[in-house]
Amino acid sequence: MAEKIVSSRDAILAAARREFAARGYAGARMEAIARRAGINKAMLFYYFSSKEKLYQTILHEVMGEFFTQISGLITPELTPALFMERFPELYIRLCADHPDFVRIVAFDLIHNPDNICAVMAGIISQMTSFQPHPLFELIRRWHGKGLISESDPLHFMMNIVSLSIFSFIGKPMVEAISGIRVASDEDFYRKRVMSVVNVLKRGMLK
Amino acid sequence: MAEKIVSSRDAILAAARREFAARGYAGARMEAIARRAGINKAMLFYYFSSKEKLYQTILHEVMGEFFTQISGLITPELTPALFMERFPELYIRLCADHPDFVRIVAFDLIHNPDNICAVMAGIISQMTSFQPHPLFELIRRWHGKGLISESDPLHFMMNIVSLSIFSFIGKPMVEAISGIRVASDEDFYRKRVMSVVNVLKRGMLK
DNA sequence: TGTTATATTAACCATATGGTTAAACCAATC
DNA sequence: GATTGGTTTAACCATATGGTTAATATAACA
Repeated sequence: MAEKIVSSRDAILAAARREFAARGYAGARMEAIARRAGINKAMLFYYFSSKEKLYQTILHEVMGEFFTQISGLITPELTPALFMERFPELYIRLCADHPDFVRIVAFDLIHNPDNICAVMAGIISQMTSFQPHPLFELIRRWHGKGLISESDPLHFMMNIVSLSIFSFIGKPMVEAISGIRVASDEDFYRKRVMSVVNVLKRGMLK
Repeated sequence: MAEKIVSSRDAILAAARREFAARGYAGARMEAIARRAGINKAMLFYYFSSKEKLYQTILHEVMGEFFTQISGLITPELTPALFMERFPELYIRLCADHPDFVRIVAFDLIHNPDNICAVMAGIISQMTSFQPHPLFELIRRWHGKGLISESDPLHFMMNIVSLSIFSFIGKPMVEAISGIRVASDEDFYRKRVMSVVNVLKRGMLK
């Protein structure tokens, strides 16, 4: 088993990500993380000096991964139609493949927005391809050219992100309300992407 | 101050709602709730026998309020256009007016979906006007008549709920990414409703 | 006024939890 | 083989926390 050669540090990070995702920051137990990682609890404090530090490390890791992926979408020749196709596709796939990420980010977004927004801003400022200005300038230009109906780039973006991210969080809720259970997750996400892209293009493309 | 005559029980419920919303279940402290309510900690256990019980009581209260409001929308003569106007309007207003509700529900949705979904199902089954079937049957009929483009009622509903609820959770995130800060919340939510209704009607109405 | 049922509190308790320490282990290097 | 520097652990520690208890206050009522 070549997999067993992972460093303790990496084992801790993986275990911590799962634990924080499953129970939230306050609910996560350092001992549980250690157990999951198969090492002594003191190791957590050896590599990361505190629970808070460990959490922030993971938050950075998680957010970095997300933004790196998404920044790949943004090129000068991007059209609104392409953006509305590719963003939901990438985002929904990303969330489905990394459920831990979503849970961690969503929790902080709800209970500690200041911190996570600062982290986001920090990561964004380090990436040349995804500065705040380029994307939102681009959206403004699209509207200027009469390509999209929504004039406010903030609301334009919120519509896209809403439909993409909530596919994940809201699934159990709408299932419970409707009484409809999806057969396979794979199928559900494929259909979700189609529905979202459809609404977005019909709804905001001129 | 006539307000001071609130019963201890009610004071506890109000304080607990705020505390659970602010810190999540695991992060909430019984002593903090007691302090906020201005009473002795033992009172919490006198009226509600445990933290878990107190939490479940609040969850029911919160969800009941939500579903009662929303069920008011659903009448036999409801048209898809009206639904797409009124649902976001009501939902976004409800979330803006009761931020605690959203935080509590969202947290459980992420970390403990089974429990909250059971609660939802329980509440729904007690309400004649908002049974699982009526609404979703109605949506199916709308599509049968060629009034809406989305054939799957689950995705139809998810699109509407996504856009409505995420207006609230995602606001700080999109603000951080865009660098755009909204002037007044009141203004933001008004604009948000308009944008959401617009996308929905253009995107899903035939 | 005495009795009773409900409300309320200060003082406790057992346990869980984040964090520390000092000693041991182990691989590499001299 | 001794030294050194990073790694790992068992045993601790102080404190926070959910929950309990026994005694007291209060209001209703007979």
